Amino acid sequence: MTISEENYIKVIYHLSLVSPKGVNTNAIAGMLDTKASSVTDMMKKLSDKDLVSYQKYQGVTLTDKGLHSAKMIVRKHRLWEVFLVDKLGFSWDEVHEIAEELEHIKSEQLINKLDAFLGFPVADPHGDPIPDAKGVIKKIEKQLLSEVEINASFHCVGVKDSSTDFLKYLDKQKIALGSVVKVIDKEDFDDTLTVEIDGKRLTISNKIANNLYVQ
Amino acid sequence: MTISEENYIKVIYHLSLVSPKGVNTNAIAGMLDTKASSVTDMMKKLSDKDLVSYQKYQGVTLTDKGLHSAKMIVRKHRLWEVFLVDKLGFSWDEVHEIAEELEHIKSEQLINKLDAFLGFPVADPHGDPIPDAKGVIKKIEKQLLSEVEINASFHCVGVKDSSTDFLKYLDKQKIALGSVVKVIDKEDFDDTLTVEIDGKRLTISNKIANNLYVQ
DNA sequence: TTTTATTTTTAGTTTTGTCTAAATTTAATT
DNA sequence: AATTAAATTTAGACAAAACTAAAAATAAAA
Repeated sequence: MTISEENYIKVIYHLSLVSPKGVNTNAIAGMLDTKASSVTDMMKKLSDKDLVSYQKYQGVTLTDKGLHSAKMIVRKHRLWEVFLVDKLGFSWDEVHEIAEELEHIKSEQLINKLDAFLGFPVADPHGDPIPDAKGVIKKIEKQLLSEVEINASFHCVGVKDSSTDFLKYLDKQKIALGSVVKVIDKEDFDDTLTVEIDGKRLTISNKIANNLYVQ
Repeated sequence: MTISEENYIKVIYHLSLVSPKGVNTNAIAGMLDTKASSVTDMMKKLSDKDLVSYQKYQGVTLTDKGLHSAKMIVRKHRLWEVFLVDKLGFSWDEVHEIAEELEHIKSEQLINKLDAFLGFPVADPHGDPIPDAKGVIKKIEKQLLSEVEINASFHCVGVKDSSTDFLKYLDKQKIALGSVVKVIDKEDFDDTLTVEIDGKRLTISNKIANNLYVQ
């Protein structure tokens, strides 16, 4: 598989999680910052390689083979992110771009040794689950902070939006994975939350609460 | 720089160490397993980018800019090799191929953090020197085992040939970097050596001795 | 149910890096 | 010095992955 093919497979995988019935050409083009016509060309190629099942105008889904490939790419991406944060001291908003390159390094032995070196982590620095060597993904139980009951305590376990802006906001507020969050109050008008994070009181917009996973 | 351009620059760098007056088109083609005509095409491109100075039929040399790029690629390659051996437990004959891919990962911050994580090593697992962040290469004093005087003791500090076959031979004989070698005797007829390595007596052909660096 | 709008595909180009085959230049030999 | 051999370059072509513009299919609206 070329790097380009791998990127397509990965994007189809992520879009499939939202629209499992079939992924649109335009959606893929949008994610890869390319044109719909280029996507069509690539779908033919991936279809020939039995990585996707594709029928003209009907959208595309991953075959078993394609799904497995996608999981292996995601596995690599997330393991490298753990490496970058845990071992090299990068912050969680800096690692995505570098992992986008590292995820295309071929050796399976490398990734399994890396996995062991990192202590077989189950989640990346953003709380997203890491597929194991067979592609099995351990589901992480989680709720959005915007949806939990008042007066209960939780742990931060992940982010939905992992954009730099959002991650930097969390850093500024000293919110990290593992932080203890207690919801004190919820404003009826705009769903603004008053929370206590690691003992510190804070006001949080609904948009924030809607992008933070807790358990 | 594309991966292909980087590979050309790297090869020209290595060949320059042997023929500093100018590197031949065919030599480059041989190293990259490509055709002379492809090399010519690429030389034009690299020349346009001021990475090599190239005159038709006259061979090619790296410019200052090209030399610096080459050293940064070599730096990355060798640092990743150290990582693979020291941290992930690969053996020294397994790492070259993987490092060939890793050397093309772009981030400068990544490589400098990796350097620090590894403790700023000065040599890779084969004893080859690692350029620092500025491109400075600390010269490692070394002699070929085939050229040292009899009855003196040395440490293994590197290999000249780093082919899998040779490295596996060394593994089998329990010769590693750091091993203490004492030359007991040299056969006049074919320069076969009798040596003591870490206390164990061993007979070594001239071809072996000619590919092992000691200090 | 037509008509209009949107999405998707086809057809034809472009760029990068490669190739083959032919032409040219340099080096080696007689 | 002339000829042969080797190395190098040019010319033209190809595959991968992208693009633009036009055509076709599907979905939405009147």
